[in-house]
Amino acid sequence: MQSRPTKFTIKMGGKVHEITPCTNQNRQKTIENDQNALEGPTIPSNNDSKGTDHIPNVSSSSEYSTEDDENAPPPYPDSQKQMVIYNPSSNHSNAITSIQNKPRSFPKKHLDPKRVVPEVGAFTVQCANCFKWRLIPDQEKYEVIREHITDHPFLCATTRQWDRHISCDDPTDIEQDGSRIWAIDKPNIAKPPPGWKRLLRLRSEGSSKFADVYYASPTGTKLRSTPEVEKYLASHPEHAEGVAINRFSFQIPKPLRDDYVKKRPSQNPERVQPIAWAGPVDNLNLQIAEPLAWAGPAENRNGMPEAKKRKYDFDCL
DNA sequence: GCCACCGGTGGC
DNA sequence: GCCACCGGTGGC
Repeated sequence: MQSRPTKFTIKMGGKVHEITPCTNQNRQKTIENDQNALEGPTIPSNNDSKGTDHIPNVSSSSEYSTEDDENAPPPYPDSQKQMVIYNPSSNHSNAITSIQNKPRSFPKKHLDPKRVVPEVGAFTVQCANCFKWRLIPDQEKYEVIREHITDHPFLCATTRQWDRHISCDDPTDIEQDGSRIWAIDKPNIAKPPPGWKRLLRLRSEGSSKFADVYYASPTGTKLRSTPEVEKYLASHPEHAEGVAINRFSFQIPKPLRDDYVKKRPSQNPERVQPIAWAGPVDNLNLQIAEPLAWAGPAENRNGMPEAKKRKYDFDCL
């Protein structure tokens, strides 16, 4: 039986709130301006029910028609498209995050100009009553909704909290067309403690992971795991008071397209190619193309050169 | 040297 | 297969 669709819609507005495009310098600037970014775009009132007209940076590209061809090529790589994260959770409460795939300079170490790092463009949650997607004006509101999504399902009427008078009779704010990339967010993630900020960094298509989560501490330190947070709190007791470790979650959204993330190559022992010879020394002449190396414990190397880590300068397919 | 981004892997 | 965690590395 198919799970019931999500009921919340949140939009992260025209400003990129947490992921800054292009350069590290810009990234830093964005972090500094996070608070301003959180103000988000102006959400249309009910006298203009076509909310999507007000979605900043939403691509109008119709290059891939979901109506005509469900097997159409995926909506990326296309630097003009957007990414949307949504959260159809199994417990009938689904938060959505919309992410735009805005043009952005690719990391130079990946010499592939087609490689684009997407950015969060909007948060969206589905109404529990009408199932329409509603854009949420800023990340903070989204985080509040997400935290309590199970106990307090989102309704169109919830938008009145931010003076957006909309009802289930109004058209959906955003469609799941081919112009965006959608990903499932995790429900009930606690809102970051005061002074902390939860950062979601999306990776480019074909990476081994979809995204990374960081927590920016009150002092600006970025922490990327629970042990790092614990260590920080231990060394900064002035910022640890009342901060429970269970309020930190490093769960990342899951892309709706399961081929966005590179699959881990299956291990087939029959096709493994030796890169080092670890046999008896008297068989050294069996080595042909690769320099001999010992991959075992150093104390057993018997004078053989130590195996070096292989360096890849190409993308694995 | 710092940091953003990425890959890899052990544990489940 | 997923996830938490962390090491590597190239650009700045």
